[in-house]
Amino acid sequence: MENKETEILETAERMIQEGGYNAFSFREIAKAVGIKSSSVHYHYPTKADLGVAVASYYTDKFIAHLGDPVDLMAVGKDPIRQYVAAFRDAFIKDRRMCLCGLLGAEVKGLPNSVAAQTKLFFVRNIEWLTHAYEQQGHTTDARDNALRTLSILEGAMIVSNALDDVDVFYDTLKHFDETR
Amino acid sequence: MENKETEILETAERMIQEGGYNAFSFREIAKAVGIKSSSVHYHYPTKADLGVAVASYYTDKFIAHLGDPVDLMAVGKDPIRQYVAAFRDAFIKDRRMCLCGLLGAEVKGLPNSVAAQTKLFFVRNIEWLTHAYEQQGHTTDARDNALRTLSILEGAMIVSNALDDVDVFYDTLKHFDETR
DNA sequence: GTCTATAATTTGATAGAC
DNA sequence: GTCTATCAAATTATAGAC
Repeated sequence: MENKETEILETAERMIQEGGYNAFSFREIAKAVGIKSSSVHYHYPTKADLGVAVASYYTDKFIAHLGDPVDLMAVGKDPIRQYVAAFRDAFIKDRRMCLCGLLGAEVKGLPNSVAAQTKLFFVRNIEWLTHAYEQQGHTTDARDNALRTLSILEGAMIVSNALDDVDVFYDTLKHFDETR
Repeated sequence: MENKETEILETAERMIQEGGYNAFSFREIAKAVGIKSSSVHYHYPTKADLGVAVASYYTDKFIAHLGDPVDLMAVGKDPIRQYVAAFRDAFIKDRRMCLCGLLGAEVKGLPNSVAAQTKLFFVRNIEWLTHAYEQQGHTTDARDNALRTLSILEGAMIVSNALDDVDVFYDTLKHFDETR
């Protein structure tokens, strides 16, 4: 991995994806990346600082990976299918939940700064999806479609995760793409 | 409230709904119900025991409140709309998340017994919804519709909760009922 | 940047009196 | 059933040496 800071972020990311904000500690992260907890504090002074950094890191990475919906259409790709594929690949291949889905569920128990950063993930994703639906000709119902697509994805990951059955994810999302 | 055991369950329920499994402690619950933490341990020896009890309590309460879909249809009610209303009322009126939605998201970080009980919530809800869709004439796609309805509800609560905007919940679910 | 050492607090849990 | 008292472990965080 590139550097210690990124290693810390990605370790914390995985831990949050498995058990939420309270499922990572400075000591556990330190052990995983091979340093001491005080050194983790050097990079991220408080737990809230690290939480904000992880949420921001995850959001930027996710949006960047999607690309621009206009560009996708220009090369003949359906941006909504690409969007569904982004969550599907992370969930099916790596069994990764949406980091901000977990944080968003427990937002009332989070430090304000982490809650605000979590909110930003959803604002940016709804913008992206709304733009994509607009590009596909939806004028009045673009945002409602965006909300539904985002919600069904977040929900499908939770239900499939709880049942420990990835087929549930496929079955829930199959109306987006009948081929598998 | 009826008795101490129920008070403990409902206190833990609220705490989990706000921040997940790691967001409640025996001491906090004890303080809330006016006893000492050792007395909470008397009722529920371990944290996993209490977690299982809360998940079971919540699931039974939720399913019982729904009633039987066949009975609902018999009195002219749409069981799917009733199902949506059950989550909507808890979320809008009391700002309550689905307890098992939170637990389901962090299932990898839960004790096995709590994870198993969480899974049961989803099994029973999918059964209920599938049965309801079958009653409405869906033969081959009843289960897929059940999964989609459950997922969109769980997802809509998370997105709306993260954005701290209940209108998002209404907008996401409005295709189930145009009137508000 | 990383370390040792440590502080202050919280946590899940138990023993035993009443 | 509830209490006091206590424990061992884990947590977030800081001070200061290298």
